[in-house]
Amino acid sequence: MCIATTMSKLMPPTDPKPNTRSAILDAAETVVARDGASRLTIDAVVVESGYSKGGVLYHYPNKTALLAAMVDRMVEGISVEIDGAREQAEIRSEPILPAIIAAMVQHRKPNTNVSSALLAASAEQPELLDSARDYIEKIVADAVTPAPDPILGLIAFLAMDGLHFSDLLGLHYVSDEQREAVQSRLINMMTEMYA
Amino acid sequence: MCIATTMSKLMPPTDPKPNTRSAILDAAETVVARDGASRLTIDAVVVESGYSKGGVLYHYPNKTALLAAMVDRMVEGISVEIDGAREQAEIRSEPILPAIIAAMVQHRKPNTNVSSALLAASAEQPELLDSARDYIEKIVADAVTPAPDPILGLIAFLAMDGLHFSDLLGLHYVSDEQREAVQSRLINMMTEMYA
DNA sequence: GGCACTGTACCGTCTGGACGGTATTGACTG
DNA sequence: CAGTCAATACCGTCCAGACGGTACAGTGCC
Repeated sequence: MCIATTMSKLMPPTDPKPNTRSAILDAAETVVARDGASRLTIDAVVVESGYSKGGVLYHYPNKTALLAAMVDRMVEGISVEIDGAREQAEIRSEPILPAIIAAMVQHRKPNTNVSSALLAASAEQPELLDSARDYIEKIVADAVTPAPDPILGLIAFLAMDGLHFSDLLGLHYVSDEQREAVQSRLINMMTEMYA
Repeated sequence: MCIATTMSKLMPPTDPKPNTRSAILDAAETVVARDGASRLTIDAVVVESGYSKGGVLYHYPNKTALLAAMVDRMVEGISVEIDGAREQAEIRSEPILPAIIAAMVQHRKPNTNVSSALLAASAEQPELLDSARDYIEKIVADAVTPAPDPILGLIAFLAMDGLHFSDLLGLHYVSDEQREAVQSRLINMMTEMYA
């Protein structure tokens, strides 16, 4: 089913030195963010990461595997954050949506260009985004649909995505202060929705 | 010969047969939407459009020119719609933001994959998006900032973008009914803002 | 000895784009 | 009004280089 998951299980080194593997993914993200998705070549990753071509291809035997791993890591990173927030909210029997939006805000700070993976995958092999889509669908179904005002919840998600993509494409027409304001406003909106 | 005549002869064919030029752009958009931005090759456009390679390169002497034309057409199409809505609103001394959001909704219907241009340009030459960014910045500055509740206006814009991009990347986690609901809700929100 | 690489050499395909054609039209000239 | 010429709008081929990927011999380290 999901290529990425299958691969990450078939791949040899998941435990011993994840440093190299994630360093390679970091390099790939950097290339995409800096030069554009179509400049994401294996050779570019080799140069950016400082490893040799043999080394890179040792960990990711082909470009598809690399892209899949990028998407995988992105989805995993976000899902850890969001699922954590959701559990916390459930334990404290607090509303879920504000917690999720807050988690999304929190996650973006240290992972600015993680979602270069989205661009790279959509450029080269849109099918690789299946796992990402599945995850978002699940979140929307689980958290947004049962909310008091599902459409407003969806709007909050969409606005977060909009923030995200305007960054991603480098057309950042939103200043830092505006972003902060938008984010806290969205969290407020979600909180008030449950009042 | 007067300068004007000479120029109109030297000018690239903007008037005589725009059909071919826009047909080529259509083909390019189709390729991006169907196969991904990195499959946007001149040859792919040749096949999709039905013209020959020489013919395509006659109208767009290199790939950058093609990409630039795609972005140009996109920005122009949207700006016609939005500026029109803005003028209408001003004439009738109605609020601007609801009109703009409505225009964005309206514009997307027939131009589903126009913004493939965004993906294509960001993949190959992110600088080409400068003109798009400038236009959005202008809109935000002119319409959103002076509104009674700028942040809410921004949220509406961002949500529209989110809708847009989730389509663009093929991760449409929003159903058609949901989209309709979101859109009319956003227009409502903008209308109420001025109340 | 095996894991995690490095380094090099190589191959087939794809891609951008240069280039040289061709058919048609219309304007100017003698 | 025939002849010349230039411009427009294409067509189709060719080539250098980029790219993905293979293969494999070697190295340092646990």
